[in-house]
Amino acid sequence: MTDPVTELHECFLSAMRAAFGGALPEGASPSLAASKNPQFGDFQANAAMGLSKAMGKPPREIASAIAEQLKKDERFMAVSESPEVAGPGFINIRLKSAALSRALAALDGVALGIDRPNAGAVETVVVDLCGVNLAKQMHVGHLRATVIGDALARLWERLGHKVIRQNHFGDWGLPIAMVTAAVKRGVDRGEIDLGTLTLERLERLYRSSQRVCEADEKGLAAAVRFGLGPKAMAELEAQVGGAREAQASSRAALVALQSHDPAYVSVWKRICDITLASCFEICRRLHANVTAEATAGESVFAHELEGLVADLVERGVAVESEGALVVRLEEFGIKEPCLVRKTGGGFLYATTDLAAIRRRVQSFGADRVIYAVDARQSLHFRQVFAAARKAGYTRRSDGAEALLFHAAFGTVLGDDGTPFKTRSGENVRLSDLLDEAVARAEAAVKEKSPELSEVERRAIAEAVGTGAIKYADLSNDRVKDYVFSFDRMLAFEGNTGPYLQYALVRVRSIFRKAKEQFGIEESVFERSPPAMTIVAPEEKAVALLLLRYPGAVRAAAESCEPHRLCAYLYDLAGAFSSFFASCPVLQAEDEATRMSRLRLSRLVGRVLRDGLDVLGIVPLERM
RNA sequence: GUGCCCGUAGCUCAACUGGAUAGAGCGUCGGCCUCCGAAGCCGAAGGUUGAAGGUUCGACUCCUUCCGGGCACGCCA
Repeated sequence: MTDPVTELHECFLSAMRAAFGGALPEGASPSLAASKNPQFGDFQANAAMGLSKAMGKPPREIASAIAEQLKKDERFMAVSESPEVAGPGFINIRLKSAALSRALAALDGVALGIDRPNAGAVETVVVDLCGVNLAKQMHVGHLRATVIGDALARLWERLGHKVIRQNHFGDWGLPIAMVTAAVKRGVDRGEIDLGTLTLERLERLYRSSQRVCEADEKGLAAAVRFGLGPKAMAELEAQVGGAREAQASSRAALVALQSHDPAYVSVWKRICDITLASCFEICRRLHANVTAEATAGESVFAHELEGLVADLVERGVAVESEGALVVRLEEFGIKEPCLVRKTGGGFLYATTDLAAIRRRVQSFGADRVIYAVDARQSLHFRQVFAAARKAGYTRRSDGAEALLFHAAFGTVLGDDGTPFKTRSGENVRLSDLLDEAVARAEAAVKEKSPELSEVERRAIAEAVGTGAIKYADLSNDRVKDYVFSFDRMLAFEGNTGPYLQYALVRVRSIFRKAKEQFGIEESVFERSPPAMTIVAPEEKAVALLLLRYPGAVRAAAESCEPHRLCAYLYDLAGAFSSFFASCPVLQAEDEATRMSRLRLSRLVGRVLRDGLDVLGIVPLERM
């Protein structure tokens, strides 16, 4: 027996068939769930209430009939105590102690109960994450796209699927040409050395070049209208003139880039390298697996856009509207059409996204494409997904439709409930955020564990600080906004990263002591694992939670909601803490109990470690 | 104006996708270290789940209408 729920599920199905035969509605399920309250047993089946109407019988009668069949089933009675019907028609199940031990032992393998899918069931999952922009530092806005995206990628990898991460790098378009032109001017004048150019300086250049280009044409129009004096007019005209000049130079730079002018391309490439080096460094610190191989800039698709739009026009998918080309989406219930080409002939964000979908589905063979992107882009993705479907770009070579999913996330807010910014209203740089969390973590580690060496303290502080930020982000419901607070995430109390890391540290500490005091090597638990006998209620709570691990990982992956795994791990850590407080392990009354509890603790430690790893949080031995 | 998302304890968040008595943390009050890491554990107080209807044996969850808040709405990305 690997999983008691699977076993119970099968028993219930045959009991239901035996009880009602053909009268059983198609697709009737036992709907088994873990019981919330120990008084209702370990598991409960809620099928009877649902079947009541379809079968025209009172739910308790149905439940009793199923229960009677179960009692006759030897296989069922081998794992469970006698089923009880309660309330409106719940069937409560209490596992036999031996069955619980067997189930735990089965979980205690390398896979921790998460078996790899059959060869045919392995999916290719593309995860769009991170999404940095050229010449810009990573800021809080990128935090969630990176942390959530990476966690989703890890979740699907953990289930044994093939995951392809795609960092959709904003490296193309007029604003990019703008900064490239500005940098090139600087280089030509000998004011900028590409070898020593920093991302900070690039960011300043980006902003100033943008400001110049944006000088207000509307202001000039207003000045004309309100008849401002000639001096004001002259000033405005000079500004606007400068803007026009800068815009013209940007457009020229874009044309140069598009036609692979080496003078521009080399500058642009250098800007890309500087931006990405910083991005990868921060992702490394965040333990987010984002690398050069996983990065596909918008420039990758630039040369495909013309052909793509031509394809859409040729097949009548895109039509002309007010001079632009659009894909109409009324049949998908979307009023706003998706623009794929501007009046002037330029392409848009949506055009690039369509090209990316086509590549991900038709070249990479994606079964599923997951976008970890801000919720504010919901409409955009609804449009693009619908347009891609209409165009047939979501159809794989084997004819199956790929699943496109926008894993939308809410905004990070400050204490005042408005988007998290610095006091001066700037975006908070991710590196500053991490530094602050790590510094606070280091102070705490120094206070709580002064005996640790500085090197070790540093490493722990890094893991705790970044873990706290990541966990705070992952543990909230993805689509909701959340309030960012160093104090809360690093208070090390409640549902936080450090609390989970600490629970694991306590497990590990037991094993250090077990070796010192009893000479117990951990390899014993692999070679000749002792029996796990579940007696105390705290042991049972831990045991039942352990069995739910594979389901928790699966639920988190399928719903693309990492917070479900967080909640599970928090429950497990809490149950372990209660167990730890009331059930002596090393000082247990007898040898068998000691070994049983050691193995149970070890299993908790393995699940915590695995779970933290799936979330991209560093597990620790000490802290 | 239209559409999408969100309203749960004083605060920050959950509630296994429709199940039994809505749970945690902070804060408040009270216990627990001669005993495996007290960054912990045990307990108390705190709720008309924004409001009103509806569907259901059963609703925080689904439907309708309001009320509050956020966001987005063809030539930016």
